[in-house]
Amino acid sequence: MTSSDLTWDLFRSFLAVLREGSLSGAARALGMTQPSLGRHVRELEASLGVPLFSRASHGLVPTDAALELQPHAEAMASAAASALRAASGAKDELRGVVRITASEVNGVEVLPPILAAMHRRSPGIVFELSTTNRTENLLRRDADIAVRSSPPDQDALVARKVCVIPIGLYAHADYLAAAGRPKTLADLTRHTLIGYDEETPYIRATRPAGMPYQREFFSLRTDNDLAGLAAIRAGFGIGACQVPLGRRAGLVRLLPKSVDIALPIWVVMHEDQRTSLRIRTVFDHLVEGLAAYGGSRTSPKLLTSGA
Amino acid sequence: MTSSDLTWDLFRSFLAVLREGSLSGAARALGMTQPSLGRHVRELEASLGVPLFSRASHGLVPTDAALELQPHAEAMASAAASALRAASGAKDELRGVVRITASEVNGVEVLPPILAAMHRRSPGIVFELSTTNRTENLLRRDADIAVRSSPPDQDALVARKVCVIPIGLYAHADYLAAAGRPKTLADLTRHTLIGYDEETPYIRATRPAGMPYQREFFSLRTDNDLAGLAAIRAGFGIGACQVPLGRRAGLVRLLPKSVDIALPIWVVMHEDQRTSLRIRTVFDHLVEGLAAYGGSRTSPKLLTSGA
DNA sequence: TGGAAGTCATACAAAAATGTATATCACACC
DNA sequence: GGTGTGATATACATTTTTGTATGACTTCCA
Repeated sequence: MTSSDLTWDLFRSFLAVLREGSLSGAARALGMTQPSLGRHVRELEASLGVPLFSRASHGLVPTDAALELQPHAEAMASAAASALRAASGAKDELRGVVRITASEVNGVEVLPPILAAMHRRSPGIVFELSTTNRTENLLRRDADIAVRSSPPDQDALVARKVCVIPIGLYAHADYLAAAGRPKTLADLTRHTLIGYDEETPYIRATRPAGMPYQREFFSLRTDNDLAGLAAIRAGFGIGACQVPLGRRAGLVRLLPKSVDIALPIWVVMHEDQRTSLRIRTVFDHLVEGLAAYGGSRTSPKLLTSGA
Repeated sequence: MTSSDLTWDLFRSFLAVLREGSLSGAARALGMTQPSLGRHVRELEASLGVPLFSRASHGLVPTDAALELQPHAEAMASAAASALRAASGAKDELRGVVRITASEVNGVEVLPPILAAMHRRSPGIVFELSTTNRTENLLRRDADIAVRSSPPDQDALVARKVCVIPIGLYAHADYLAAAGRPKTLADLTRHTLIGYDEETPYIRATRPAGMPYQREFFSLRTDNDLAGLAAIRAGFGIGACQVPLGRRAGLVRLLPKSVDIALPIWVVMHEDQRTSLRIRTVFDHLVEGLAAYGGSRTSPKLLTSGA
């Protein structure tokens, strides 16, 4: 029933060696010594009957078998980290670590005030904020809660669509004073545009009718939304950003009737975490805070009311 | 970056104690001794700062904190088991363990001949077949490949809809000789019916128009499809089963034009496993075998052709 | 009520894992 | 071309972990 008599620590050492590329590096990362790591790797290889690394003088080069093993070891590591977070808070207390993942814009521009308010109310909660634009794997427990713009499509996840953030075209008043103000979508061709670098399916799906602009039209192409926003603020040209952000930054909205994109916001958590008071609380705070930010009129569905 | 200096084995011991309910039992399961397990638990409690069990003379009773920790430890265990399977086959060889999960009917009636053919072709592959009607968690790597009747809804999974198995009403010839043969759906009210016990969303969705029969009409109610099939074979009455199975069992199909339900079959695997030759091979064999079983006319999409 | 069988906890010896020190080798750089 | 840096592998002492043996306790059942 239980897995073989393999020690789980062998996988831990294996993963460290794989990540660091050398026994010495792994030893440093784990606070152990190089001979121990060497023995662990050898023992794992003997147990599995598969060579995992080819020894080189400048480090250990993983074999194909090692690379095949890697995702499983990573899954173990994520679960272990998740367990530590789970244990960081006593069951009935509002304290402990909660790891949140969100896109860069949301992590930098939207979440901080919400987290600040939450922390004032519950100072025992420690936040880990991982900002990345690729969808992080709640599957593997790399985070406790995710703020996403796509529905999760997962049986084992609890998700709430909290709001739909409108996206609008914005520019700085200085830019408009110098370059004039576009009256129609067609006018945009005569303007300096800020846009994406690589076209994603989402962009393809939400490009508004009558706005065929591809990346060739952009004078500044970036997939870093923060850089794009900063460029708008700096008066570089015209670009798209979340309406609340544009408003907050004192930017001028352009063609509000022609450009009407919406970015749904989902808050997602693992079903397992439902029983954790602190994670449920953060989940609910996020739902409320984001709903308020997005200007939702309907009262958000919370976990606490649902259960 | 790395998780704290916690030994992963502590979680392994913790999980064993949780599953077995006592230090002694966990020691037996892990091939270790009771004092060692006791020390591990104490060490984990000290490291986490949370009591995990209340000691009783008849065993250890988990605290709420322990129950909250459990799913994460289970995730670690599944990942470890999955790693072992991954390592059981050399990368470029057709050998090693593949764990398949399927529903009971499919696991008992449909898969065995397919697996047998596969094993004749690739005798190095060892199969683990887990039959359960609840959806097993590929998320947590409880299995390598799943045969399901619902689309997976998972970003991290690779899925193929291989066929749509028709479901029909069947009865044994002996039963029909004694009770007569229904000519219309309405006739069914005068017959002995075999049906489900609990109504699932799938049943609600696929109930054919003009067939309002609820469980009250059934003389034998079971959610065990195998038992239902056996009852039909035994001449108990009229029930639904997969058309290929009914045909293979020599049963008589009833009202084929009025009853036209279809059960889609999906084969699903983890994206990570894509690089594993043996899993990809089993995946493709399953796709082919099930497509042939379901009588699909279009050639199935295989991984090997796709990649 | 008494005994059998199960549990956890503790003391001590044995085994196993770890760390220290050192030798050897490859690579980059002056 | 020599030298410094950083890598792995090995020998040996030390520390840590594990196992054994035993005691105290509870539960169950005759």
